[in-house]
Amino acid sequence: MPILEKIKQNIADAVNAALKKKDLVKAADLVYPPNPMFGDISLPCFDLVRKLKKTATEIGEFLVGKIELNDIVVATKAIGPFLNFTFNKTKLAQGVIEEILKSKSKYGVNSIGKNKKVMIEFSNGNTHKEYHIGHLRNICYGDAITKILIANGYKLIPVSYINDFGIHAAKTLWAYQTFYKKYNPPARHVTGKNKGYFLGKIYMRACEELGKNKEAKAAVGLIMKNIESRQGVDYKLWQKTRKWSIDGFAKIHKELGIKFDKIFYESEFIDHGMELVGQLFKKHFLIKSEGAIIADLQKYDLGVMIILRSDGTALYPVADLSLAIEKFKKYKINKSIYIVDARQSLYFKQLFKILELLDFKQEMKHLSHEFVKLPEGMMSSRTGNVITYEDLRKQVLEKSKLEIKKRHKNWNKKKINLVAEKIANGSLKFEMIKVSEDKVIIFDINQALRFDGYTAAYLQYTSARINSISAKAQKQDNKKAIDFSNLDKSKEGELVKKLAKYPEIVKTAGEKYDPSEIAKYLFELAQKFNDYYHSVQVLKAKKEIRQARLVLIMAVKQVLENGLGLLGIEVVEEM
RNA sequence: GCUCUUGUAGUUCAGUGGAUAGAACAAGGGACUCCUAAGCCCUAGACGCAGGUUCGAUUCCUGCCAAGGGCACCA
Repeated sequence: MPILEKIKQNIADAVNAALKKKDLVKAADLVYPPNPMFGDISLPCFDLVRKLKKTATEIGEFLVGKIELNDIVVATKAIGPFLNFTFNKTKLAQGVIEEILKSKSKYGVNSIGKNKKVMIEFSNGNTHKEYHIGHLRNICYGDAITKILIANGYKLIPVSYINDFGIHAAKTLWAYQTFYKKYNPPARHVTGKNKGYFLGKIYMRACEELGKNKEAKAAVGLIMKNIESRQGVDYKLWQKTRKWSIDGFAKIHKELGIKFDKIFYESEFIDHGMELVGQLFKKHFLIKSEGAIIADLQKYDLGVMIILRSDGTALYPVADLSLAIEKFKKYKINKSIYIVDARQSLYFKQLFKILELLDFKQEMKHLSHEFVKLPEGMMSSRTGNVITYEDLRKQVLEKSKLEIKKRHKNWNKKKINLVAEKIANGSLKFEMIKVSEDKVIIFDINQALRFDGYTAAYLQYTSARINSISAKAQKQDNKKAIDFSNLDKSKEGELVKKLAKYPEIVKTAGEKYDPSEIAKYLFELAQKFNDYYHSVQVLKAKKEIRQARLVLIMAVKQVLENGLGLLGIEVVEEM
């Protein structure tokens, strides 16, 4: 149990003992005062008013002398309706720092989700289409949730579900054949290094052209039929280009360092899905209405879900139902999470209701996030108002290299590239994660290209600074027999308290599925550290003090590294 | 029309049924012969509107206003 959790439990026990009640006050009732002047932790007495028939202020005053203290909780003080407790900072510092330096990368992890198997689906891209910054938000959120849930003890199976079989593929193939035929096989100077990216550009062209060319619609329909028949030249071309997109996704995943245990494709589930729909229709679970096959969910207030078009062709739920069932049957999961943007909230309510009616009792969760907008308005393939992942990454990487070159004239290319990659990745991910999921991101490219303020680079820089100190110190110090009473500055106490809170942040982030909790925490920690850094010296302090400060800042570095790790961001040694 | 989400400083965002509503950027000012200035310190600036519940509401409820999403053959 993390030290702060133990302290809270002790305080709750002591308060209950003083009141001669059992479990009246819980560890979770304790809060952190807004100002350290008040104390280190606090019990608001409002909730006790009814049970004790006294005012909150009276309760505080009544309790203040009656709490049994110990070596860490050394004083109590009633301020109005709050009962405040003060810690022995030396003991706390020792407890927290030793815990961090001993647990290392394990500091902050817990086992809440022990023996629970969770499948999480995200980065559901479309082949033959552009991968834009909306997808980037999805994949960063999904990856962070995966890592946060693992830190909370769950067994995670991250998967991606690629839609390779929709009308969008036919549109792209039509434009490819109509305008880019001569580039078959495509030359590198046309496609760039990434043919999937090239297809994305073609898709945008297709949308543009189809807007003004009515006859083309029929041609696209024909191509779609040919793909569905799974034979002929169109199908062959579909197979070939599908691979380009899939390779493109793999490249993106690799660049971002994001791994999936399994990638599903719509084309692999559609046939089984059609069989399933046939069976369900025979059982009258699905019905015919206005020519289409639907699930009538009106009595659950969920309207109707259209499963097959009037012409008998499949809509999205067909493959999705089939896949959902495979997830439960084959992978034996306890919980199925879908990370998909908020526009599909109703869709998932309907899908889950159908699965529930089919007797699947496992927990199903749609983690919705809002979309990404540009200052000029919604991103749209049709109008070409899109920032693709590839374009953004290129810009961020360039800017990152530029900043490095400004500061480190003597670095070689390899080193610059290595560090620039980490800074660029951090920047992309942090921008997507630092905003709560129910807020639309109005994506400002200039903000993404900044490396100061509330950014990943600030956190990486903080870590690099600590690294720089410790690298210089290593030779001179052994870390045995640290005297923690040398950490007597108030800024040190604040830093230690912040470090102690990290395990509960990991817990809350997991419970709330909220990586921005981690981002915010790390930023506050880094701010406290940087303030401290400017107020004292580490290396030039007297030996005993230097040793104590050194272990403190090493603990800060460890927590920064752990927390950034949960967001999929790497620290850099030097920048 | 029904329904979901959002409305906090010039901008982009945090936050809480209670102790002084926090940051970042932008603006203005400052420190540095000191471990990385991608840093630090200081100043100025905000809870859409109206009711209700409460000892207490920016937070909960209702209504209104504003922005955006979803609602039968898109994914």
